[in-house]
Formats: sequence, structure tokens, C-alpha cells
Amino acid sequence: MTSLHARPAESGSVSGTIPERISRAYPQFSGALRAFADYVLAEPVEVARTSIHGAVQSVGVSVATANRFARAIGFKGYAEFRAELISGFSSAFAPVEKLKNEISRQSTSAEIIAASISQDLANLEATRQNLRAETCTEAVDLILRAERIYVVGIDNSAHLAGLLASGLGRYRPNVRSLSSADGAFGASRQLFRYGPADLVITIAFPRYFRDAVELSRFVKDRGVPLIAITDGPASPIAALTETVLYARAERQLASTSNASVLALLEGLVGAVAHRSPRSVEIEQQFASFALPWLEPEHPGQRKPRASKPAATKPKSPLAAGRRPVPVRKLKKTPK
Amino acid sequence: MTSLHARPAESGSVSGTIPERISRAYPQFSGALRAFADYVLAEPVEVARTSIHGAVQSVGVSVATANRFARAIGFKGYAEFRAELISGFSSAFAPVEKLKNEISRQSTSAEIIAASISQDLANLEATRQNLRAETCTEAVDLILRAERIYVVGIDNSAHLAGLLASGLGRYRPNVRSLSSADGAFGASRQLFRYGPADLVITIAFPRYFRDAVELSRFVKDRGVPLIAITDGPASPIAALTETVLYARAERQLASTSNASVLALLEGLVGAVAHRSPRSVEIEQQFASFALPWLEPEHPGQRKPRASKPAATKPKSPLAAGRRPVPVRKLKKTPK
DNA sequence: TCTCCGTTGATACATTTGTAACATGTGCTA
DNA sequence: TAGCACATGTTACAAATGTATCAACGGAGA
Repeated sequence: MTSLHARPAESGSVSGTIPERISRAYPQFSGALRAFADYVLAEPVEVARTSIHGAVQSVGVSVATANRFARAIGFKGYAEFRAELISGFSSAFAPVEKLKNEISRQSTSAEIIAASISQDLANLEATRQNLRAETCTEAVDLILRAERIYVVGIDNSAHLAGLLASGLGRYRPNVRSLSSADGAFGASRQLFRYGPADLVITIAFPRYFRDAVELSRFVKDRGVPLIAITDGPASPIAALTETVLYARAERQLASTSNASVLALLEGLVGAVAHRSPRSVEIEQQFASFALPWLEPEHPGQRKPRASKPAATKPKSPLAAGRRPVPVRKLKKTPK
Repeated sequence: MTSLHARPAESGSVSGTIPERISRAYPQFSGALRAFADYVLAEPVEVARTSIHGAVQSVGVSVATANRFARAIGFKGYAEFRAELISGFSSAFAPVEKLKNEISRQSTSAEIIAASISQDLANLEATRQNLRAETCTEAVDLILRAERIYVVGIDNSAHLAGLLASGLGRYRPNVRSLSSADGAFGASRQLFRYGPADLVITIAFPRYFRDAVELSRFVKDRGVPLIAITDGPASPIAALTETVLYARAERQLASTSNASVLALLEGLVGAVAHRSPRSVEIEQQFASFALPWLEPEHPGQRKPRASKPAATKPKSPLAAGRRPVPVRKLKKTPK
């Protein structure tokens, strides 16, 4: 990508993703080269994880062929090809890296927002990959079993705590979060009464607030189950409990990104809903209960926005043709 | 890919995904090992694509440390670790796309959370692509110009409104949001006093609450500038103002996804910060002001033994003095 | 202060991985 | 059949990558 210096520019295929490059060069290929190219397309991970020798062995061609292949699609050598192949797995990464360094000069607002969102893409990607199956199950179990649930979050995390609490509150009774009115002291007054049948969920991201850590340690010491939601094993609350969910929340423009954390929390709520016996019913009941407060849905469907034709804007693909679905059915019963 | 799972754990940490292994071994780690582990978690792609030498260079530890790290989490050597790391990328990719549509059967909690996050990835992608440069600039202008700012959000969006308000509050005076204590009536009491010099930001996603729509219409009619944050041109509040920011927030498991909306909001705050003259200063002042409430650097972590306190690379001036991955400086001896 | 111990990095060495020169083989044309 | 062009494989060598040993450093305890 960057340092293709002094190459004899024989073919035009010097950029693009690996599959693109391959299909561009494919017509000229023959025999062994095609075989290898096919294999790369079919089993990119296998190719990525082994060396040139390993790869050719699976295909039955020679190392020379593999090497020629890498050059034929525009790389300096096999090593460069492989490195690029690996990067390709993480789609979100490439653009972010660029943007990261480009901010801070004169950038338009749209660019900054885009960069910020890009970084969240990378965060989400990482968060998803770092999920641990066991821990997720355990967390959901704990939530379903708990008599009372208290969500602790300070400062930034307070809002997240509120969102989590209100999400869980749809399926579980007695969920509350540390509100700014309580403060840590008020929280401790509440938590003093919590026991092994209850549950505390602490959300803490850098910069870690001491109150959050101490409240968590306090309840944990008293035998209250604890779920920690934080950014990595190095976090002070990760050490307090077995049940830790990690979200990556890095941010160029501020200390942490709440968006990726929220994505994790919403996923968690989804998982709880999925295992709650009456979740569908509950949603539907609420939907009809809330009806009077809702803006009347355009009756029937798709009435063209008559009077005020906002005709200035082209219809964004965002809303292209689909009405938001009020309630999604989750047919599922607990095991 | 995930097939290492099944086998019985014979000697401690010999199974599981890389992040699992890391978090299991993490408590015993210290100093350099932690630094390297953090880097692996933070930049897995970078680690995967370069050799052991390249990886350690980015962290600032020695190759020996990286090698020890690989063994410590149960691999025979660094090469094996790297191969496994690479495989890990794919496992997350293929299945998730499927899951999106296949939920509702027996899915594990981790699968559901992963699917949920995947959907948010798609949402973010769409949101980023649909940004309109003009609108973004205009929104930021409005925010910077406004004397007072009121953020309106009901139900779900209330928490988002709170987050936006507290984000903007760092750079602008007189920002408040509709708190649950106020209710719509309380809000109207406030907004009654707002005029053309002020600004209202309304966040509304399906299901659209009538209160949000009416409050917005009310203020707009009185000449108060309005920024709408919603899901598409079909939204009832999109029609009320020119300045509409769209976030895609579709969700399989619930009516809307707040995460992608939040990503947009955080981007917006970032853009405001970027154009605020004293944003860096403000962040730093706050950082030192808040110090007493923060957890001191973690107990087990990073002893100041090297007495080279993390010679961090210079970062964007906007980044408030935080290092996601500490780059440790090696003392280079000339050969 | 000294000694012990754990942690870490430097470096020489072993191994793996990639490259390029050369060899083989096949099919075509004269 | 010789001669050539092209595709492919073999293999020696070069470069890179990974490993093991050992020394330096700093802290804890005598």
C-alpha cells in the first residue's frame, strides 16, 4: 500500500483488497497460479495463518508459484501479501487508522463525526471479538436469578447505568440504578441491605472513579454477586469478580466512548429478553399501554408526506422503504 | 476455529480464545507482560500482521517478553500464538451474519450479544455513510452560537439526551436536558422562555413519542432553532427543521438501538469540542479537578520501577492525556 | 549494606520462511 | 527432431523470525 517503491510497473493491479486484486489478475493466470488463487479465496484464514510452505502444501503447488502469485497481484513479495491478507480480516481498521492521524488539523465537522463513528466501529468489532461465551451465559444467569438488581455507574457511566437499568427493568422486577440524587453515599445505604440473592452490576471505564470501585468491593465482600462491565483485565474492577464483560471504548476525542459500551449493554438486555419467559407478551402489553403517548403511526402504510413536502432532501437510504417495526417477536421459551 | 474448546483443560490455561486466555492469566502478569497483553487486546490486527519483532517494537518491551507472554497463556511458542490469533479473526466473521437472521432458536447468550453488536456495526456503518457535511456543520454552528441549549428526549431517548447534554455541557454553558422529574409539562414551562438565540435539540426514534414531537413543533413555531436527531426523513420530527441528523438504529431484538445514536451524538460532541477554542484546557482542568475522586493507578499494575513514566507518543491535542496503549521506551544501546 | 529473588532486556544462536537461480517438462513450430 | 517459449518445480541460499541463555536491575528482607 504505502511503500511500493521502484517497482517495474508491469501490471495495473497495485491496489484494492485481495479478492479485487485476484479477480483483476485472474484472467492471465493459468494452471498452478489459478489453483493457488482459488485456494486463497476459499480459505483465506488458512493461508493467513501458515507460512508460504504450509499454504502451498495444501494446494499442491510449489513455493515458487505462491511467490509468483503474490507478485502477480501486485505485492513486493509473499510476506507483504500475507500481511495485507491479515489486515483484511478486520474491515473496520484500515480507515480508522488513517483518520486517527488526520484529525486535529482543519477538519470539517462531518469528518470529525465520521472519524468518531469509525472509531466506534473498530471498538464494536473488538468488543464483539472479545466476548467470552461462558461469562455471557453466567451474566445472564445471574441477572435472571437475582431478586434485586442494582446498577452502579458514576459520571459518564451513570447514564449508561440508567439505560441498562431501564432495559433490564422491562424483564426483571426491582432493578434500579445509582441516580445522581443518591450519590455514592445513598447507594451504600441501599446496598447495605443487599445479599447473596441479589446482584450488583458495576460499569466502570477510564477514568475509573473510586466510588465505583469501592462500592463494588464493598458489596462483593459481603457476598453479593457482582457483574463488572469494564474495558479490560487491567481495570481495577476486573479483579473483583469472575464475571467481567469487556467492552472496548477507546476514543481519540475524549476519554472513553460510550457507544460501544452501550452496544454491549443492549446486547446483554437482548440476551436477557431472549431467556425471559414472557418477554414477548411484556413487550406487547407495554406497546398497547403506551399507545396514547405515541405519535399516531401513519395509518395504513406509506402515505406520502403530503403537506410539507421536504422535497429538498433526497430520500435517504436509511429509511428506504421500511417502516420501523414497533415490536419484534421473539418466539422463544427458556430451556 | 473454535474447536479448541472441547478438549479438557489439561494444564491450566490451554484452551479458549486469546482474550479468554489473557484474562485468565492476567492477574499473575506484571509489568512488561501486562503491557504486551494490553497491546494484544487493543490492537490484535497489528500483532497478527507483524512478527514478534514488530509487535514488541510497538509496545516497547523485549522479544523475550513477547515470547514469555505466548507461553504464559498456554502456547508452545510465539508462532503458535500468532497463528491462533489469526484464526480468531475469522471465527467472529462468518457465523455472526447468519445469526442475525437465525436468532430465536436456541442461541447462547454470547451469540445473541454478538449478533446484537453485529447489527450495531451495520447501523454505524450506515449512519456514517449518510452524514451530510452541510448539516453537520450547521448543527455544530448552531450549538456554538446558542445561548442556552435544551435537549429533548423521552423514554429511551431521555438517557441519550442526558448523555448529549452532559457531553455538550463540557464546552457550552447552560445546557440542560429534559429530566424525568420535569416531564413534558415541566419542559414546556422551561421552553416557553426560549427564543431565537437559544437552541433545542430533539432526539426521537421509533416509537416516536408525541410529547417529543409536540414540544419540538411548539418551540420551532416560536422561532427557536431546532436540531432533530432521528432515524430518517419519514420521522415526524424530520419535517420540522432543516437541521436533521440521521442515525440508523435498527434492531432485531428491540424497537431501536441506542448505541448507534449514541455514536452519532458522541461524534457531534467531538466536533463541538474540536471547534471550541479552549477544549483542551477545559479537559485538563477538569482532569486535575476530578483527581481526588479517581482510583489511583491500579494496585497490581505497572509499578514505577522503570522510572520511565510512560514516554507516550504525542497524541492529538484533543485527546485528553490518556494513553490507551502505553508505549514503553527502551533504552537503546548503540551497537 | 549485602544477598536473594523475580523481572526484564540484550544477544547469540537455531529455526523457519521467503527468494531466486536453475532444472525439468510440455507443447508448439520449423 | 531440434529449437524455442512457457509453465512449473527443486533447491541452495538469504533474510526473517523465534528461542534460550545470561547479565543487569531494582526491591525485599536479613
